[in-house]
Amino acid sequence: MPPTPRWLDDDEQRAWRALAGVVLRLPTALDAQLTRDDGLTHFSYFVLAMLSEAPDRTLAMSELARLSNSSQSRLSHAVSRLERAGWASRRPHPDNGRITLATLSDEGLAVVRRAAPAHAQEVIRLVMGDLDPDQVRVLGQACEKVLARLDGESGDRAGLDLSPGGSGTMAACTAASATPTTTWRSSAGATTA
Amino acid sequence: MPPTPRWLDDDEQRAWRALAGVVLRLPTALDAQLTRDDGLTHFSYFVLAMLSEAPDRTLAMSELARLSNSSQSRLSHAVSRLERAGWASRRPHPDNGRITLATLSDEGLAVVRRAAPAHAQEVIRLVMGDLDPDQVRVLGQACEKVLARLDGESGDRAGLDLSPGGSGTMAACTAASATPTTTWRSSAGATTA
DNA sequence: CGCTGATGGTTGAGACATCAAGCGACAGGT
DNA sequence: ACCTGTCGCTTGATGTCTCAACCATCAGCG
Repeated sequence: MPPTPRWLDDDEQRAWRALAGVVLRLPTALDAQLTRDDGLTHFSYFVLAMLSEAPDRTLAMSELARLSNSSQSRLSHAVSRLERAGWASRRPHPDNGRITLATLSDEGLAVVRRAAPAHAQEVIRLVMGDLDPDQVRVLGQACEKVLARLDGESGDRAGLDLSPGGSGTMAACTAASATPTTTWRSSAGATTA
Repeated sequence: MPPTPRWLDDDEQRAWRALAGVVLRLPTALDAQLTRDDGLTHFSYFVLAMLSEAPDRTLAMSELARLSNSSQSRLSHAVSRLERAGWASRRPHPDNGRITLATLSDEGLAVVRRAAPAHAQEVIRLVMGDLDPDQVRVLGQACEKVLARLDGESGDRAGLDLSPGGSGTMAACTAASATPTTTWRSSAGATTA
């Protein structure tokens, strides 16, 4: 398997060691604040946020899986839980029987809106807080490159194209509203307007 | 809770979106290769690697938890599995009854040595592959800053001081051997020399 | 039509992580 | 000596993720 069995150089060592630590510990830290304050997982928050941004607060399951960096299986289980909580619902697509549409309920929207500010604060506090602007930009670029590699893996999940344009806002975030639900500021649903 | 309820700016949005994706998807990708080729989790690999570097291939459980970015509970379960597999063993510290020492067995050492090269290749392929040296360095620095913040969280686990010195090798990696087990190149145990 | 294969989605079993509770060992004070 | 608190560690219950199997739907084709 190893085509060129080389090892990591010193800088790569340090970077990998640190990144591995972040990957291992950041999810727990994020979950902690969200579960404590709002009874949400970081992942479930992400799912709700994606739905809240979608037109009619509705997305096909496969599209939602792509957006939330999840396998279809994981998403299916998660949405089952959201349904049980009354925060989302599922129904078959009217024109295509094998597609399932997931919709965020009013209660779900309320939950994600309520959770959003504290979560954003937590991201700033834990991640962005100490970074200067250059580091933020490079961190983003580096992670995008890693994601591109991960997309090549295929597997259960499909790829999410990040920031096709250049600098500014991203695809799913266009309308402007007073109550963002994604941490990176955006808007909620179209039905309310 | 939100002291200054600000949101993320555009660069922070992009960076966070990408980092969240990495944090969500990289563990699965790493586990995939390791389980397929060697029947290991990324986490269990990490634990074995830490033990393989320690003097006498032995560490106190709490120290091992620190090094492997884990809670004590998670580690305890994991080491139970390692014990069942015959890759590690536990015994009380002779001088201090509440400390448990974990030791890597010869079989465990063999396993981690066998797994190391392919895992390192995978890290290069998925993470470091597309990054230029500057990006690698900044990525490392940024992640170290995040880890510093996460250390402040206390919780179940304690902090791991990263690279106290300046550039080169890190604390736990001193001796030089032909078969590194950590991805970032290092050595294995002291008993063999 | 009726195959065949691919696609979107769900399900159940097993593995793993988390959380809270518990236990023995130590340390400090009285 | 005892009582109390803390530390290091383990345990069991509960929840979530993964993996493989499965089902239904659709598209292409003879």
